[in-house]
Amino acid sequence: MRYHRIPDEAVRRLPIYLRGLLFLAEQGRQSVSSRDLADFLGVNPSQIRKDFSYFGDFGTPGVGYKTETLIKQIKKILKLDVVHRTALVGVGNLGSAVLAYPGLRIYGLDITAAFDNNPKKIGRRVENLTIEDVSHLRTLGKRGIDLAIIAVPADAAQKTADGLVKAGVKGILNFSPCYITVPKRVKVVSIDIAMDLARLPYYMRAGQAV
Amino acid sequence: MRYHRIPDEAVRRLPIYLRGLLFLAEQGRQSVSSRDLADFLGVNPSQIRKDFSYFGDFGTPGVGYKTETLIKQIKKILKLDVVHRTALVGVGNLGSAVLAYPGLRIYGLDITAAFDNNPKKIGRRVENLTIEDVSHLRTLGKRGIDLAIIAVPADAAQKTADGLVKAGVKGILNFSPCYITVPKRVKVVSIDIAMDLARLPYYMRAGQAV
DNA sequence: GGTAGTTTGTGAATGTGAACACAAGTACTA
DNA sequence: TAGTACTTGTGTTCACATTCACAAACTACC
Repeated sequence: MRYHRIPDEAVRRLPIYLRGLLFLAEQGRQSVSSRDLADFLGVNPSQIRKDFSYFGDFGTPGVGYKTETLIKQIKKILKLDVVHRTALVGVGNLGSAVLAYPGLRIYGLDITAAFDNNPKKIGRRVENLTIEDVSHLRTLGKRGIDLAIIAVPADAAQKTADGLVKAGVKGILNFSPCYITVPKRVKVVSIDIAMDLARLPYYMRAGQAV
Repeated sequence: MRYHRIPDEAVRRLPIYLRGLLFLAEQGRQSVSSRDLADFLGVNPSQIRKDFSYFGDFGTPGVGYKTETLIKQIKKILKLDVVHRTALVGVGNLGSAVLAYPGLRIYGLDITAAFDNNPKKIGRRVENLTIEDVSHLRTLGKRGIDLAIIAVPADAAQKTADGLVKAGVKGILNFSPCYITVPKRVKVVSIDIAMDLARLPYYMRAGQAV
């Protein structure tokens, strides 16, 4: 393994590899070759090998990768081997869906606080959490929560982000359909399902021609 | 405007530009320069100009782009100017959130059918729709529905996709955390929120060093 | 009409990522 | 030990995407 700058794209793909490996491990696979994983995920084998090689020499020529070991390695790289206490802001439809989503635990995300600004919701219990008033965001730091999910309407997103940053949050997953500004030290990943949906009709036309 | 193959990345960005333009239009902006939009979205102005140039000459040197006109042009390119009848399969937490999401209408997506396999849910009404049995998927073709959203558990995703393809659906938005296989003529866009969440801890570490 | 100040559209240069192809390493058999 | 069949890790090549930089086009104002 030589030194290489790690491409963003490689990091983006690691969770996908991890998802595939977890599935294959559950199927009882002791070892996986780059070819196996590539076929399963619909990607190129050499890309998988190269991506892994940025982080270390995990495989054995002639054999492949030990499934469990590789899973541990990737989790460690992605810092998913420690549980991250996470806050959810906005317990509407989307927020509730996120709360109920079983996939998060697998990736070390543990939602331990939920906030809303609707007085009717505050105090209610959902999924073993009591919904708190958004004005209590500043308590996050003391509670060891450094990650947050924003699931509030677009017009409240920036204000929410500001509050989270003040509370010492280091990473934000933004579900609101807007661009939010934060200090460089804070990492934001945005998801707007409409952005992906809006691409479909374009490709569908292309599909007809084939 | 010369002929150019249109890069995938440009298509991927168009909805983002559209979102920004819709916001600026609402603020009363009659015209926007590539610089304005770039600042608002946090991207590079020349990239915006180049992306637009693949589809036509929409701007006026010295002035910029007429907001409303540009919005119409992008909607037309993305085929969002006609309403797409869309089916939702799986009315769990995530499916319900999608149903309630106001953003879809803006992009020409109209959910006109909802399916589930849970007998307790079938027949119930949500957001002006009656939940139907998944075994009725084959009626989609007759009803002019060519787009579908999969929001079922991972183990049922492939079977659902197969049913949708048989029913003549041309585009699928897949929320299930797995890879699904479909004929080439059908376009699939997959969203797995865990994939994005799983990247955050990695970047957070990097952020600390800054 | 001329001049100053913008902003577009785009060729060229740069940067980044994906795919190929193969030497080197491993397992297994005989 | 030699030979066959695999599979990794990676240098190299190729393809794609982003950014730069500037001529041409437009506005506004005198």
